[in-house]
Amino acid sequence: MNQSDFVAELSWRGMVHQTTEGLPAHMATPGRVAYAGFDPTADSLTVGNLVSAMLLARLQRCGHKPIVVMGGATGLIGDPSGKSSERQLLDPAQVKKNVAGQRKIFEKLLDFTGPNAAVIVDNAEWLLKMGYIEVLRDIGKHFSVNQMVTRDSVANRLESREQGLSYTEFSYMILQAYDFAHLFKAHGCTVQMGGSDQYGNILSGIDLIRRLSQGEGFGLTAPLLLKSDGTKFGKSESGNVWLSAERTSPYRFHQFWLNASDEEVGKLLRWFTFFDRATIEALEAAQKANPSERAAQKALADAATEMIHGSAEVARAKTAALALFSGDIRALDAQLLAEVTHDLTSTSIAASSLDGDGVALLDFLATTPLAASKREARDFLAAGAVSVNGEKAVADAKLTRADVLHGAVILLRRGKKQWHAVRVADEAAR
RNA sequence: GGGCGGUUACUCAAGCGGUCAACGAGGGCAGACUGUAAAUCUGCUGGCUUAGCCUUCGGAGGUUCGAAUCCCCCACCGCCCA
Repeated sequence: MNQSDFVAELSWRGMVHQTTEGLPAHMATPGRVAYAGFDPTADSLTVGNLVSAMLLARLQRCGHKPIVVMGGATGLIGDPSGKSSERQLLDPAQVKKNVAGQRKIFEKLLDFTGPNAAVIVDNAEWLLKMGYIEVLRDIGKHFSVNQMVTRDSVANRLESREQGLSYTEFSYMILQAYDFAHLFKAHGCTVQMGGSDQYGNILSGIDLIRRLSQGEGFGLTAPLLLKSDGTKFGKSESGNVWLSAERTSPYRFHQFWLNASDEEVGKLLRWFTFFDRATIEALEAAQKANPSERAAQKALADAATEMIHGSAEVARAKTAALALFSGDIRALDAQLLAEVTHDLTSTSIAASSLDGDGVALLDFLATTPLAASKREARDFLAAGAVSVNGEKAVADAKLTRADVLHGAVILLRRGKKQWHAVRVADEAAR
């Protein structure tokens, strides 16, 4: 990749929403330092955060130096941008733990060695040391309240009678601006990147750099990532899609990308893979020519999963999917069965209860997450929504020893994608 | 402080003494069709031992054979006047 084409690279990928003036020329010189901020509100990141993370990763591949700023201090407060209600304040110990968890993910995306080694810093390092009077005197005087209240994020909250805006949140933009100014001085960082909702905060930072250091800062924002139906990206049926295996298994992660719609798969390939333009366009053409093959979705799912979880997990995810969706479950060997069921929710059942007539599926379903109540279980069974080991179950079905696979487990499914493992407890252990 | 209006299931929102487990819309779930999709169509969406029963309509009392619906008190929200 040519070292000078960072902005051009992002442009064809559709990842540029706005840039400040002069940014393309500024980035033409290799070795620039840029940062993006992340809130330590959880011990992991979601695919929503992946947008900013990918900006940093691409930056580094273009010969620049990325800085990850963890909002260890600002996370204690919460950014009002794009939020309609006051944020819960985080406990400092929790923030510390979250910062550590997120660091592990960045280590997969960025190179922390070499001349452009990525750096992770926590704004608690400099913000917590500052005294209140010092902030007011040295930083606050550079901000005009008149200007601050005209910002959309603030104005919306001021108009909303129900929510209001606390002084704490109001001050957030000052702190973020100071982050940029601090990084400019301490790390020679001249560029801040983020989502489009961060543009205002970025401009404040550039302004502060000019006032405090008579220096020049730049900014770049990526478009907000929305699904084609306008809903928020990064949620699946089972909630948020996380980037750590503990929170979202590699199998589910792989499935998330595989289920991308035809309309958005091209965009997702551009944003979240390192494929070049020709490769992506070829995938899109293949997708269009033969939609049911889902070549583009498969390439996307494999590439994204490999990036976050490694190629071994890609193989496992694909094997599991093949077995669950098209394979004969009874034909799986014990090893593969164990892998497939590893991620699923599970319920234990005593082996003895499966003797003779066994246990009524209707009653049992209500004890699993597949059905919230017995009445719901009845509905599902009547609709033919439940299958046992891949075979559709009848309403008065019983679970017996004949259903147990490899002496260990029975696989239940509700609807198309809700799986549940019934683990048969070993009699001898009792 | 005074006057008025409101508080209904995940959300919005009807109901204004029995026919109300509560119209409708959205969302969610399931089925058919499909590509583990979209669109469309159908069903379900308080619980159960399901032709029935039980618990729900801001909270606590009361009137009544019977209340989400009427009365009283309390809490919260909104609008108007001071």
